[in-house]
Amino acid sequence: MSTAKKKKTEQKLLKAALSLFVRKGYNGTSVDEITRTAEVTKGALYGHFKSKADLVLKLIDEFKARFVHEMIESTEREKLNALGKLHKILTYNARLVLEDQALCVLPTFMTFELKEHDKFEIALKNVYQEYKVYITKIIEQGQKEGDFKQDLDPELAALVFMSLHDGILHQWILNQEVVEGKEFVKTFRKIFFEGLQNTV
Amino acid sequence: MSTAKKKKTEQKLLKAALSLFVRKGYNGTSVDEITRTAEVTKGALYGHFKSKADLVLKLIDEFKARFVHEMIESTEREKLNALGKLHKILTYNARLVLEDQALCVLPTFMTFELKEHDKFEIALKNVYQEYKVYITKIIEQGQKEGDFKQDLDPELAALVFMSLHDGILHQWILNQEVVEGKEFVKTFRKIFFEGLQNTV
DNA sequence: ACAAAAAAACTTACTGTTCAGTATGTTTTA
DNA sequence: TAAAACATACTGAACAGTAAGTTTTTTTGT
Repeated sequence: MSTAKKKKTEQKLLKAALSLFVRKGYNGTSVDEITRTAEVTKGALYGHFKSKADLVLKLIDEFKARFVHEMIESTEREKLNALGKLHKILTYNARLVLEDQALCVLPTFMTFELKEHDKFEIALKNVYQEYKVYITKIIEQGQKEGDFKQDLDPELAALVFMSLHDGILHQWILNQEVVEGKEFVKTFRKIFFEGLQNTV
Repeated sequence: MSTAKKKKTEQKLLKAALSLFVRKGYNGTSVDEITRTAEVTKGALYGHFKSKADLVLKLIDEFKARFVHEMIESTEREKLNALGKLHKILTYNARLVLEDQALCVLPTFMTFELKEHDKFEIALKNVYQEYKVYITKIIEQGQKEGDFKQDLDPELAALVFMSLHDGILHQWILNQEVVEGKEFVKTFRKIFFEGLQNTV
């Protein structure tokens, strides 16, 4: 039986790895650095994880659990119309960004640095796929209910939604010191739902 | 005096470096790999560039010239209203993505892998800043002309525009094989300018 | 209840490899 | 024929992973 201490060591290692990966990249982070940050030694790391790459896969699992499964569950708990659901998702995500920024950034940085590693790519596409299917269903619902424009392909609209999401995170990382997060998100919502153009 | 051959070697090295950087990341790419791809030797590389990092800085210069300066110049050549300008920019960018996808992706991948390297970060922020100032002016113009919603902060709206842009690129990289680019961009435009919601 | 034995968690010290960069020599161009 | 462009062969440092030994925790026999 695993003790609480074991779990704690694992968590320390994952936390250290995540923080370093998103700051310095996967290849820019050494295993020694991870163990130093987590305040354990190399042997301990290789007792818990079978390789450096394994750390990333475990982190993706964590992302999936918190950012996809929990999000869907939380959104489906209440009976909302499609518009309400999308708003709920945006609020949920905004909270997670504040709570655990590093984890939020993980898939994006992985897309760019690790897209040639098959194992990572498969795990990552899997996560995005699940997310996309869910958003697509919501957009279809919104079209059926007459709230959303009918002449949009739901799947492509879902991709645009996700694009916005990724892009916002990206720009927010670059402009964190300068831009007020709340106002930024408000602007984003207005444009996404109502458009930039006047409707006179 | 530099010969045509020298320029050619430089271009071969930059092209090889770019292609490898965006596929395998900066730290995931070795100098030997770059020279092998460019079909020159190490001595040649270090004759043209003072370090591996120098390659990245030169690539950012190239990005800036083609993606910011040329884009602005091309957009300003015709007298367009704000809406026309934004459409022009999107068309211009779409073309560049097809022409030189690797270069388009460069700033995004840099944001995530190299954000702790001061030199890179400064060069990168500089590029985004110039882009942002330009888009902000267009949005202000659009508001003055009455085409765009008045209650949006022009700078934040510009950031949303750029976010969309980055996000679209990100999602397109992930879904290239599956998604039809033209339709994706069309959907994006419709949502960005007119919104997802019906205006009944 | 409590030691002795077994197992799990961890540390230390090391290995072979790969890396960015360089020093020196050779070829090509002007 | 001089100087610019390039090639070769090397260096010391950093790297992921491991083998062997030590400490801590859990299980077991009485």
